[in-house]
Amino acid sequence: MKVSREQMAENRHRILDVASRLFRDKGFDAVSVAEVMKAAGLTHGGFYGHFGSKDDLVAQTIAHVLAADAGGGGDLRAYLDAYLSPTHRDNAADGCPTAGLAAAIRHQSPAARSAMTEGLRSQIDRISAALPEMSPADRRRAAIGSWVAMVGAVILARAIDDPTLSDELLEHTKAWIDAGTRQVPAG
Amino acid sequence: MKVSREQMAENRHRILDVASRLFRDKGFDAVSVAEVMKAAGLTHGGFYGHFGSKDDLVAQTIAHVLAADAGGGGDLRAYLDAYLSPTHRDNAADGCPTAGLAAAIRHQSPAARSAMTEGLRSQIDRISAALPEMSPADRRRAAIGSWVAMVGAVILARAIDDPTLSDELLEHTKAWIDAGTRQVPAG
DNA sequence: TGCTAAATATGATCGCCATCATGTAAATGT
DNA sequence: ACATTTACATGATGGCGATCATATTTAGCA
Repeated sequence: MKVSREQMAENRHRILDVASRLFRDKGFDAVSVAEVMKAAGLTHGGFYGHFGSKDDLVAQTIAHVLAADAGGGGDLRAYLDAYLSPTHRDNAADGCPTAGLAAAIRHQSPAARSAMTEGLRSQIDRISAALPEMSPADRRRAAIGSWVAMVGAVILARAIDDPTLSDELLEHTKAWIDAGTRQVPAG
Repeated sequence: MKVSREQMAENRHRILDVASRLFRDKGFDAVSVAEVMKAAGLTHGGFYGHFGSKDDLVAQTIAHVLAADAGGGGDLRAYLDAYLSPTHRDNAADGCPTAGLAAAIRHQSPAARSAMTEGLRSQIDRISAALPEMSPADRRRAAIGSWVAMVGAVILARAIDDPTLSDELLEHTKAWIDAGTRQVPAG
């Protein structure tokens, strides 16, 4: 049954939304096209009306979710607290797409890598803009250093089975970034 | 054909070695049991004489490679240089297993997670021991902050398609860690 | 020097999944 | 209203991969 143009756009949007959650939760490979469609309230048949392939879905999902996710823009301290929290660690499905998907993008299509590249670029800019007063060079260094540490901490905190060590990873990374972004030690 | 006890041990070791390279290079899901066996110079049939399942292989591979990989023990500055280098970024197959596999371990068996936990614990200890003079608390914070930043930087540097930005990630992360491990700013 | 057990090889099996083929009904334009 | 297009459903198909079954050869032991 054909649906309205508007309905179709909604469907497409919903597919991307549920795909982004499923991918973050279980990884690209562990999620089937049929599973995505079902989660979107459709059947697998209509999939290729929306996307050319699963690779295409992956690439478009990255672009979709990175465009939506605009964290770090406002209060950096609050962002840090939320990002390096057990709650974020334990809820990958609706957590940061970079922490959830970045490592897997190495094995995805060029389009997916390209989408991630743009997402990373703007994220660094956002963090940079939220940083306290310092020279542009120091600002960029601090933005990159903070961001890679945040992403690395959440990835590692999710990879291990010891809650104490995992919590410690988050806490100490936060303290480390706090110290590093307060002022930059004279080289 | 049966082989000697010694030959079998060698085979097993070789399977773990090639598996660790293949997994780091292509990811757990993209490598088949048959591919691992073939790379080890065997056929797929003998696999279940060595391992109970592919999950078991994954878990034992993690333990194997993390036990072998003892980086960061000596000169921290040299380790940083090598770790945050384009060469390391571009050679995941024989690069750091944590950077290559940590994110995927979230979706693996409890045994795999456990192996990664032990590997991380000892890596933090090694880095901590290699750090310059500071209080134990500062030392641990710096070790964790540095390590999560190193891992995060390599993961992100590998995820994007812009060589300039990728290089910048590595360089700035190195500078950031250098600054942060020189001395700790008074909170 | 045989016997037996074990390590691999070869050859199924079985299920899952991406993708394709075809049907159906409703939206859209005239 | 009607014709036509099209979004989605249902139902293949084909391949790949984990795992199992069986054969074969030889190490290890009596």
